[in-house]
Parts: sequence; C-alpha cells; structure tokens
Amino acid sequence: MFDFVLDGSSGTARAGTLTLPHGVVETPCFMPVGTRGAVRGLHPAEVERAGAQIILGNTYHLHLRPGEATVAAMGGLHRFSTWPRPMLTDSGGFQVFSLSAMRKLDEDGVDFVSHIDGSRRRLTAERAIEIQWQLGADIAMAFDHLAPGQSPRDQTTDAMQRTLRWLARSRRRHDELSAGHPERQTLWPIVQGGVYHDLRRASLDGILSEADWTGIAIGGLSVGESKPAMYAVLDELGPALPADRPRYLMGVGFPEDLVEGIARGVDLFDCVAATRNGRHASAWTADGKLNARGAGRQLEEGPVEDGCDCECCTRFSRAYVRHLFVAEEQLGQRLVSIHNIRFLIRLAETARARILDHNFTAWAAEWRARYFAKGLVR
RNA sequence: GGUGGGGUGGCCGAGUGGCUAAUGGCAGCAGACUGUAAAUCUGCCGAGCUUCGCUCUACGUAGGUUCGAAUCCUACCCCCACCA
Repeated sequence: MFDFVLDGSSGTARAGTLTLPHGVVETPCFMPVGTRGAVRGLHPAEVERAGAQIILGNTYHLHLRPGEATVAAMGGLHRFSTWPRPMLTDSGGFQVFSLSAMRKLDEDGVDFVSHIDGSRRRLTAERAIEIQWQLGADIAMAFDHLAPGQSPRDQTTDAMQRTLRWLARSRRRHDELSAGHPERQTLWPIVQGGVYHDLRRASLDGILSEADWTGIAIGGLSVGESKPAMYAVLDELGPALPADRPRYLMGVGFPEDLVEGIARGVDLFDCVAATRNGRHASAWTADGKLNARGAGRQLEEGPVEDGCDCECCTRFSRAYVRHLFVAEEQLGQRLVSIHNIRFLIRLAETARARILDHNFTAWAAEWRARYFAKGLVR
C-alpha cells in the first residue's frame, strides 16, 4: 500500500510512482498546502482541476481548530474536507520554528501559547503522532526541531540530535497506533542539520538506522540560508539517500527551487508561496514573476500567462484579474492562487515528461535561461 | 441683507509666525513573501532632476506686516449654518 516505483531517471533527476491508501502520486510532484484543512481560498474541486494529486494539512493548526477529535468524529480529514486523494500532514514541527516567539521548548516537547485564544498547548513527539493518526492522512510526519537557516553550528547540532531522539519516539508511538491498521498511514522521518553537510549526513545515518522508512523528508531548508547553500545540501545528500524511496523537500519552493530540487533527485515538494503570493497578486510565468495588479495591465486582453491551461488563464484577461485585485474582489486572489498552483504542478509534470524522455538536463537549462531572462514580467 | 463658521497636496483631514513640501487616514504605485499567527508587511506618494541629495511651485485670490507667513492684517471670491 505504501509503494514507490522508479519509472525513470535523467542524470540525478528521477520520475516515480508513489502508491498511497487514497491513490497514486506521480513524481516529481508539487503538493499544495491546506494548513487548516483547505487550500486557502480554494474549493477542493479547483485544487483537483489544477492537477493536485496530494495536499497537506497541519497538525498544530487542526489541533487548535477544530480539534483532532472533531475531525475524527467527522470521519477523518479526507471525509471532513471531501478531499478524496492522498494527503500528508505536517507534524507541527514547522510551528516550533515559525511560532518561536510564543513557544517554549524542552527535551520532551514544546509548550505553545495559542495565537487564537492564548491557551497553553503542549506538543510532544507522541502527541503529534496521535493527532495525526486521528486526522488520518496517508502520510504523517515525525515531530522535528528545525533551526533557523543562519543558526550557528552548535544550535543546529542540538536541533538535529533532538529531532533524532524525537524520531525514535514518533516511530514507537506510530507503530503502536498502526499495529492493527498497517494500511492506514505511514510515517516519514525528517533530515535536519541546517547547512552543515556532516550534520546532514549524521542526521540521515541516524534516520536510516532507526527503521526502513517508506519515504524520507529533508527539512530545515528555505528558512533563511542562501539558495546556493540549500542546493549544496541537496547535492550532498542526494547520493546518500535510498534510491528506492521518495524524497520530500519540505516547504520548498519557488519555481526555480522545483527545477533545482528535481535536478538533484527530489521527488516531492510543498510550499505556501503559490497561494500566498497568489493572494498578493504575484503570478509566476515561464518568463518570471508578474505583478497581476500592475498599473500597466488595465487594458491587457491576454491571460496572466500565455499558453497556461489553468482556470484563470483559459478564461480571464489580465485586465479583468487586475480589476479584481484593485476592487478587492476575492475572486482575484482565488484565480491567481489557482494559476500559481497549476504553474508549479505543470512544471513538475513537464519535468517528469522530460525525465522519462531522458532529456531533463537540456530542458532545465532552457527553462532557467527563459525564467531569469527578464526577471520580472513587465 | 445680517450674524457666525469655513476654504490646506487626488480625497478626507491636522496644523495657528521659523523645527512645514506641510501629522494622520484613504486612494494610487512598487517591492517582499518558501513544511501559512500573512486578503500581510515594507517603501514611494506636489513637480522636475545627475533622487542617501538638489531645484522649482505650493495651504481660495490679490495685496500687506515681518529677517521669516498655511499660520497675523486688508480687500475680494466661494461654501455652510442660522436670522431676515
């Protein structure tokens, strides 16, 4: 039920098929983020029509609202949200990072002060796993501690080693819960270690000695370090990762990061930028970023991106999309979110086709040249 | 006709002698955003320029007082309220 088959490769880039309880995911693949059980602003049908094969949910946010008991009582996250395809839940580890101002960390876990009502919420490896089990996504993530990208070595080491200790506990609890239901959910570990290659390697060694995982995530990137540093970690880690397991680069990325990540053997990506930037009127195109509410678009007949097959571009003009943003109509945010999601998914689909053609490297070179030629679309 | 109040940058609206090209807010423009505390945040926003600065033109209009005026004085124009 948790199967990964390599369909082909081109250099270090890979194409595969990941089989999960709720369906099949062809990789490389971009996974839209639906933190609170919805891809922000979008109808599940729109997410499906954008080509999404799998989406995320978040342990911390769904624990706060509506609470995992409610989700479980409503039949789990799939049924509750009516998303029929695979899902993955993040463990709340990212909130240890993003909500660092309102949490206290100790060896056993993390105390959060809810940003919603100020109540105290404690997350431990075991709790994060229990909540995810109740949410019922196909893939659960281990509870991890990621250090900011600029962290000194000692702090990064500390976070990486704690993540390994938490991993052992996450795995144990998940084994207990899934004992009678082995087909329900799988657990993936997260490689930490910041930009320090030896720490990354130590993290991976620890992970591989812990269990035979069905997939492995790389976390703690795109959190403040430079892009070359991020790509260097992927270069370093790639050959050491089990070839027959999917690799998930967490929280990444921008279009160029997908191309660079795929080139380095990454199979799965997720990122909030598609929807957040979409809400902020920033659209991705093959020629770079476009300000969808830019003053120059008032009379532009063409689509946000020429040739795009998304629900925004096949129907609406740039002039209309700009108008929606200026008038603060929600449809504008929704349309560009759809476009951006479709853009990344199409990018991954194209990459997959080129990998299967054994033509990925040349395609990636052309893609980079075009994407960065203008910088911003004027 | 009388009395009182008021006319400030695209709009609203502070400011009552120098620290004022003029607080705020809105509108406008640009940029940022990477496992979502984000429909958020930052910058610009009189004109022009060689834009960490310089030069013009500005607070209804025209004069005046003063070293110096959006701020004081005079006249005029316009708006509002009340009384005739």
